[in-house]
Formats: sequence, structure tokens, C-alpha cells
Amino acid sequence: MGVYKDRVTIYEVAKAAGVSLATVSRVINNQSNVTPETKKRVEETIQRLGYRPNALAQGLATSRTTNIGIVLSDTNYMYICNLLSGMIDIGKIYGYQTTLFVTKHSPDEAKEVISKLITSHVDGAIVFDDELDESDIRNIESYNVPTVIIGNKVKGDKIASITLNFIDGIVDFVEKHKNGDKFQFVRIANEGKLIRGVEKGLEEKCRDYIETISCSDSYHEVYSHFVDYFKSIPHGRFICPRDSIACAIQNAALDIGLKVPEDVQVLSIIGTKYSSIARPTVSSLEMDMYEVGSIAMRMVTKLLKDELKNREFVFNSEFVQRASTTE
Amino acid sequence: MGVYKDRVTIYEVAKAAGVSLATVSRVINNQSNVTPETKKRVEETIQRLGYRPNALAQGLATSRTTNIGIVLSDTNYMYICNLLSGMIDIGKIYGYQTTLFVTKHSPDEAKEVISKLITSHVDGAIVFDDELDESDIRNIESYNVPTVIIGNKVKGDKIASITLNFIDGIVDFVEKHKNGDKFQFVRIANEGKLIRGVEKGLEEKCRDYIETISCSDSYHEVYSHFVDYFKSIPHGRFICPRDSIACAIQNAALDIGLKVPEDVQVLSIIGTKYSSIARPTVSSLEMDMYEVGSIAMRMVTKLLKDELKNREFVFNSEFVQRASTTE
DNA sequence: CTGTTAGCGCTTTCAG
DNA sequence: CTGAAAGCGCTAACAG
Repeated sequence: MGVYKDRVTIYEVAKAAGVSLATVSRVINNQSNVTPETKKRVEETIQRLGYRPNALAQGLATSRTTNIGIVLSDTNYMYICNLLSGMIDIGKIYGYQTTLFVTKHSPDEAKEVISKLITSHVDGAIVFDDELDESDIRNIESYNVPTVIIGNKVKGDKIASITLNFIDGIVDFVEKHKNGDKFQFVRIANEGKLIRGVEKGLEEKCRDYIETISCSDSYHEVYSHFVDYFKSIPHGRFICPRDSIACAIQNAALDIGLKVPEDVQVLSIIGTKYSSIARPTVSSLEMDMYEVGSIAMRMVTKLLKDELKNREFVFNSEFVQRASTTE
Repeated sequence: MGVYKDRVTIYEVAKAAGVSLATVSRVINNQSNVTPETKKRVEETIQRLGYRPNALAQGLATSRTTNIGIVLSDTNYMYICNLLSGMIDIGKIYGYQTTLFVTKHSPDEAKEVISKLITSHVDGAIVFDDELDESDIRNIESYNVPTVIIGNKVKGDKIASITLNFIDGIVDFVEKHKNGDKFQFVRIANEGKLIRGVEKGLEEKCRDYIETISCSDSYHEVYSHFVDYFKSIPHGRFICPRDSIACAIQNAALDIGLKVPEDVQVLSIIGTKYSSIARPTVSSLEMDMYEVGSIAMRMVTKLLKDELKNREFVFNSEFVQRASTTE
């Protein structure tokens, strides 16, 4: 069939090096109690045979896998990629691999995914998923998987949480600019809890200055929707979940001959680098998602060692005024 | 300490249900040879006890993990996220989890990452990484891990490859527009092999119409670099690796009072949805990276079952003329 | 249809 | 400092 090595086991290494498996095990785990000569001999044999330990067997024997499970609702948005990137980078520093569990915004899948998470015996988990509620998190906890949950305040022995506070920044903004057109909150179908939470917060705190308008989640559909919209209502102020949506609206306005920000203003709740790439640049609530990811990963690693003092971390977003809104 | 279940094992389920482990095993693996009543009883016990199989033990016993390893150089670019998203979605359909291995464009890390990939005993792998060369892939192959490699033609018994052909589209474009300013290929530091390959191809085939200009990989640095640049050379045609770089250049041009595409033209090799969001819209070579990811995942799953006939898949990019270049 | 038993590859006491 | 042996949780013949 080919030149495939049948995977070499610790047993064969031991035999080839003339020692017992225990010794080989000590060498690959860098334990001190091995003579330098023995160690060298074993290491050479490992090299020569191309031996690689089997992480499954190690995991089974130690009940530690050096794997962190990451639960996300999607990986197709820039800000989620930034988040993911932060987690992975830091995870690597601490020697953790990451296994991805994606739920696609569906509650059913979310439940199933938890099941897989448990089964997979990750050492810890980071959850940034809108469909999971507290009971799901408790479920994970009950299987003894230390978990950091982003965007959902949950307390527990093995749980830490990161709150993403967009609402204060946006309420500030709305309050400061309440004179003029009512703000239109652009509600995207199937949007996650993070954004829904912001919407709810705005409803509570700024009821008088906010209306809601619904759209599908596609740049092109939003764009054409608003081309029509602006034909009858040639002005407005729009609060959008993401920068691509904000761009869709401002592009529609511009293409129809309206002016941004004179006639139409847009503002994005979650900004990415594209907020400052777009023209006009899009005002947004900046939050460094890469940083959020890094912190999250740092928190799980601490949680694993029972060294995490502060179980609750709050990220505040900062409103950044750009060209798509007036001062 | 808390309410943690000590993870229930198959053994305890068997005892509680009054059957042997073999029977429980049969039930959780959905094997047919179990009486409906026994099956029901076991399932109830599983429910009641909250039993979840241990994937490590299963993997050890069967030498199958239902895990696919994905090797990437980065997760911070939109097109890579799209790629990833495609892989994950399809993987899920076939019942595979995905474990991520990220190399951060470093050859050293790349070697180490392969080691981890082997160790982790994934059933298969998808590699989209610029630092790995053929010998690394052979290495993976020699450990019997069926692998799909994106952007690098490698042949082997357990290897399939996907070629991303950007070069033909771009050569076409250059040929058609060779009159006028020489094209400047914008070379980004630490750029991956994919882009370097395009550069090399252009050098070979369009030597007379191409020059190279070097930049760092940051929107803001590229932007300010070109603001300066355009002060002394107020025109040019630029071939950029990604749309954010193209935007940096065209924004610099616009902000300094130049016109796009009259004075300055830009073109992005890899386009994302932001190519059509940017204003002016950016001409680019479209390739649906989500689709690439889906195909890649489909190919590994076939490879695993030895059912893959066509070991080589070529994606051609299509040049899409937008507002940043002239016809 | 169900149970017994021998591994899967590794770690980890416990002796020596 | 090194080896022997038990066990991690599960699967898969093999018997019955």
C-alpha cells in the first residue's frame, strides 16, 4: 500500500532503547528522575523511530487533554474571527489546542453541541454563543468543565464570565443626540443575543428616541431595501449591529444622492477595521475582540489551575466618532 | 466542593441497568442487535445518570476520533474565516469536529504544529498553510493521516489537493491593460505562499509590465505610506493581495485629492464582501472561499473512506471589474 | 440477543 | 534511578 509507518508505540520505543515503558514515559514527560545517558538514548530512539505519543491514550490515563473547547454561533463574521484569533494565540502560549463547536444560531444544535463538548473531554471551554442559556452552562459545569462565558453573566464554582458592555456607550450617544430624527434600530433576522440585548437595553432606557426596523442579514438585501426606503423617506439615523450593515445603509443613501451624515447617519454597534476603511468612515462602538478573546483564554487557563480570583470581567465599549454621524 | 457528578462511566450504566457493558456499548453505538426493551432500559438509565461516552476512550479503542485537524496560518483575515466556515459547516454534516492548528506564518511553529497534529490523532487533516512544504505534508502522510492540501500541489496515496488559481485571471487582466503605467505589485511582509506564488507567476509571465513595491501588513501603515507616495507620484496601478490593502491605497489617493480610477487604480487579488462594500468598489479576483472550504472538507471525508476519485481540484478565480479599475 | 474478556497506548504508584 | 503492574473508559471478537 505504501510507506506508512504503523504508528510506533511507547512499547516499541522501550524495547528498542532497552528500557521499560515507564522510563520512556518519564522522558517524554520531562520528568527529572532519569539519568542523562538513559534520557539521551531514549530520545535518540524516539527520533529514529519517529515516535509520537498518542494524545488519546495520554488523555485517558491522565484525564487531561490540553484541549479547550470553543463554542461559537458562527465563524463568518470578522469580529468573531478576531475573537477566535485572540483565543488561539493565547491558548498556544499555554500549550492548549482548540476544538471548535459551532451552533449556527440554532438552539437545537446548541444542545447537541454541548453534548459533544462534554464527550470530547476538553479541559475547559469558552462559550460565546447566543442560543445557550444559563441552564446549558450549568449543564456544562455539572460535568466539571471549567467554563468562561462571554456575554452572559453566570456565576459558579468553575465558571467565569466576561460581559461585553455596549449598551452604556450607545445609550450615552443616543441621549446626547436625542434631538432630531428618531433613531432606527436595525434589527437583523436571527441576530444573536448580544445584539438583542443591546436592543432590549435601548428599548428600556431610550424608548422615546428609538424605533425598530427589520431586515434580513445580507449586505445586498439591506442595500436594496434601503434604496427603496430612502426614495420615500430621504433621511434617518440608523443604529446597526455590524459595520457591513451600516455600510449597506450609507451606500444606499449615497447612491441615491443623499448625503452622509447630513441626511442619513449610521452607527455600528460592533466595529471592525472596516469601520475606518469604509468611506465615509463609520462611527462605531470600539471593542477589541482580539483582546476579549485573549482575556477569555487567559481566564480559562487560570480557572483550570484554580487561580482565577476575579470571576467577572467587564469590557466597556467606547464610542468612536467618525464621519457617518454628526458631533 | 459542589454538585459535580464524577463522570459516569459505561460500567456504572451497565450495573444500574442490569446489563453488561457490551450491551451499553451496543446501545450507544446504535447497533441493531439489542432487544427494544433492553435498549429502552439502557437509554433511560443513560438519561437518568447523565452518562456521556468518553471520546478519548472510544478513540483509543477504535482508532477513530471523528476529528479533523485544520492547519491554518492565521484566523484574522476575512477570507480565511470564510474558508473555515465552509469546512466547519460541512464537517458537521458528516459528524466531524474540527481541531484548529495555527502556525502564524512561522516555519518553526509549522513544524511543531505538525507534531501536535500527529499526536492528536485526528482522522484527517486539511492544510492551508504557506509555511509547510511538500516534505512536511509527506511527513503527515507517513503517519497515515489522510490530508487535503489547499494551494499546494502534492500527490500521494492519502493526499488530495486543491489548487487556487488566481494567476491566470490576473495575467489576463494585466495583458489586457498593459498599456499605461506599469503595474505595481504590492508585496506585504510575511505574506503567505499563496500570494507569493501569484507574485512569482506575474514576474515570469508579465515581467515587462510589473514592478514591486513593499509594505508592512497594516491598513494604517499602508495608508500613510501611500499618502506620502502619492505626493511625489500622483498616479499608479496597484495589485494588492487583499481588499483591505487595496482600500488603504485608494483611500490614500482619494484623501490627497486624486481620482480613482482616473489617476490611481487598485485591484485586489483576494476579494471578500468588503470589495463591493468599499467605495469606490474594488475590482478583484472572486473566489468563494466558503465553497473552497466546503469542498476541502468533503474531500477529506471521501479520502477517509477511500472514495475519492479525483485527487486534484482546481478553483479558478474570476476577475470582477468594479469601480477601482478602468475597463 | 447478551455477556466475558482482551486489548487500545499511556501514566503512575509501588517496589526494588 | 528504573521496572512491574494496575488501570483510565471503551470496543470488538468470541462464546454462549
